[in-house]
Amino acid sequence: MPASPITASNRVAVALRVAIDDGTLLPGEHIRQEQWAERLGVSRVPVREALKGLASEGLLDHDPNRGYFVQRMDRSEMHQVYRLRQLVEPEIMGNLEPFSPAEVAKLEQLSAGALAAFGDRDIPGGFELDGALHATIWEHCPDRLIVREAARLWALCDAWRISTARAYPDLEGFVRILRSRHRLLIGAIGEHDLANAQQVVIEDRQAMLDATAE
Amino acid sequence: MPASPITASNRVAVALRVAIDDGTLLPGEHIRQEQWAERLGVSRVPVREALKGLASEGLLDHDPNRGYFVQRMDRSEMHQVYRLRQLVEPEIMGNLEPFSPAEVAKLEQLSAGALAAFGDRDIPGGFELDGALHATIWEHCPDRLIVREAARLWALCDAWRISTARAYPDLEGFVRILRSRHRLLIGAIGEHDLANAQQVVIEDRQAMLDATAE
DNA sequence: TTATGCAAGATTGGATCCTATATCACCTGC
DNA sequence: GCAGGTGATATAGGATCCAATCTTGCATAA
Repeated sequence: MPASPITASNRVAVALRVAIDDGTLLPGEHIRQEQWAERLGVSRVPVREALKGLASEGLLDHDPNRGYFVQRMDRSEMHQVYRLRQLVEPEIMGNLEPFSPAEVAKLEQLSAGALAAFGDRDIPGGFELDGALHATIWEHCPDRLIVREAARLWALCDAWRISTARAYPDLEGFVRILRSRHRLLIGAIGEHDLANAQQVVIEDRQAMLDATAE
Repeated sequence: MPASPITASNRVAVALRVAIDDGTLLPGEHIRQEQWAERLGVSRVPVREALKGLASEGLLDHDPNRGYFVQRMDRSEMHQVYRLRQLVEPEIMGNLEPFSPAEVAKLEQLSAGALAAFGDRDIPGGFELDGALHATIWEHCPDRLIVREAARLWALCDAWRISTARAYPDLEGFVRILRSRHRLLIGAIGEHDLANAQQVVIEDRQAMLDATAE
């Protein structure tokens, strides 16, 4: 298995993603190329390539001759993203290949990890594991192109989810709800009851649609 | 109105899009950076930026240290794109602001242009105007983020549509059908009958889903 | 005091150059 | 004859340098 070579541009893109998600880079903020090049020990060229890529994914805005800015998402735009997710993600859940018991155990492990992280008030860590849980589920969908699309939409929500979760007064309540949702989802998947799994996802997305409604 | 400055990288991206759509660049083909830089009179840097952007949109594949390749879409992948379009485009049609008579006339003009182009066997020109027709309709949708998404999915189909249309034995039949579909769509839009317009789009997408079914 | 103009500095976009990797032809040995 | 190694060439990735644009701060004038 020839490990796919990691380019500098790639590392920069990952670093920028993390910075956007955890709030190091705030919405609307101007991204200084020189500064990030220096911080990551590369020249500005791979930084610019990474910026171009993230901009094409909708995570950044590009203003020629002025630079790249972290995409600023208002309530209406988040709502639009969740409308798209409500359309796309059920499509995935309806076409999953069966999970082996070992794979289901893996899902439970990711869920437990996410809940534990949230319990420790590690919000980015919690969402990362929650994301990994869903990504693992999606790996069982043969429609790779649709999954890629869903992953892109998911990424557009990450920074927003983390920043709003940080403001939750009642993180325990959130964890309690998340635990029960994970249970339902993983349970349905374990029995390969796709209609049910789909229903769980639809309800979860609907909750976010309500939360982002005007 | 300060005309937004056009960067070299942008011009390269446009040129590559055209080349992919009209078949100058074929699916799977390796894109030589030096060659395109020379052809467009720029250095390789803006070419690489353009390639990175198109790759993020799914139009190209990137293999580190080997280069960028035109995305090769098999039947199943085209089917997935049309499944996504079937989800997203009706969402747009259901939320259009009313069209003025002048705007409807503009749609009719674009439709006539597209049909004329197809009649002249100018396939890329026909699809370009057909795309412009839909883009103009979409401009009346306030959900800009969803529209951007739809446009991206549309672009993924262009090359495939042109290459298959070139192989049509009966282009007149295609034009006849397209004319009647445009009539229905523009008629519904003129009366602001969104449910009907939505239905037309759903049927059109369904036809493509059937055409790309295994 | 506030608006305007201008110059200096900061920052991006693009060109050129260098390095690392991959590709390909050839050669050797089995 | 063919598998595998080896060196030359082509091509991509990255660094450095230059040019164009934008931003900022101050001076001037209404």
